[in-house]
Amino acid sequence: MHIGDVATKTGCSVQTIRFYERKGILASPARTQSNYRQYSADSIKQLIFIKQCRSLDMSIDEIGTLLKSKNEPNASCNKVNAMIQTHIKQVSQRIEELEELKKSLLNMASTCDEARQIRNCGILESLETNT
Amino acid sequence: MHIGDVATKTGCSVQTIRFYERKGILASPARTQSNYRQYSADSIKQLIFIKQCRSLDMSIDEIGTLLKSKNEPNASCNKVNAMIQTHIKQVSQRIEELEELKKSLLNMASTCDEARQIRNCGILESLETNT
DNA sequence: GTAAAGTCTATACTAGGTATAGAGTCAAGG
DNA sequence: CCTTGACTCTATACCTAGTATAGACTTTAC
Repeated sequence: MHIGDVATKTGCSVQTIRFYERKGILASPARTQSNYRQYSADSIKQLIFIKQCRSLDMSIDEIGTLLKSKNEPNASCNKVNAMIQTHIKQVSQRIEELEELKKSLLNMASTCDEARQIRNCGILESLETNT
Repeated sequence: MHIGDVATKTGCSVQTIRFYERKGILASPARTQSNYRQYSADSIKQLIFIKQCRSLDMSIDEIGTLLKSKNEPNASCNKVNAMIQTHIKQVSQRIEELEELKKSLLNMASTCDEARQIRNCGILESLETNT
């Protein structure tokens, strides 16, 4: 299977696949005589794993850590669980930050209606002042 | 006032101040004979404006647009208002995305308790499968 | 046989900074 | 007078997670 087929099957772009390989989270596949990458069905599985992780907003490094864990099947999986818990906390915190941000933005938006001139714009005025 | 004083007063780092100047959103200050940047009180105001905007997650480009608007005090401020509205929508959307993400993460976390081995880890299992 | 499509590597770019290296400047103390 | 330390200057590299080229090579289809 060539890289283009893998791209089609996984929904990753060709460049992204090469990028993951360079980053060390996708195993380097065999090469044909003409130096084309030749992928197996297992490569597809690996990429889907990576895609799943990325869709959960894990970093490349975190994915690398997960993959290392997978190579120690007898070890406890509490590091994996801890990573996910940390992740959940980070996401929750980011949500809270954005809620605060949204409040500030709404508050600021309410200081101005569309009929004013720049010189009297409530939004620009509130941006002048320090918190 | 030298750049270090401005950094202290505004809470921006020295590099960040130079960065904003290079990006064109902070006016280039006068220079001393020895080529040191010499800032006025107005520079502080400008930086506070930028900081406020950044804390509201506006991009450098958006800040540049705002600053251009400020130079046309007689124009209508509806572009400014529209920008803020767009921004609010983007933030709201991002919050929703993160809520979804959090749901997925919690769901996945629930598939595994801390006592398992990697080979039986519910989290790793769910990461193997395509959505 | 040739043209189009695919692949290869290497490099540059994105945003918003951060972190150096190497050189020059300034004020204080001995 | 001179040195030391703190500050500043420019230029460049680095960060994340990709994306987008350029230029060369290979494969496939007609």
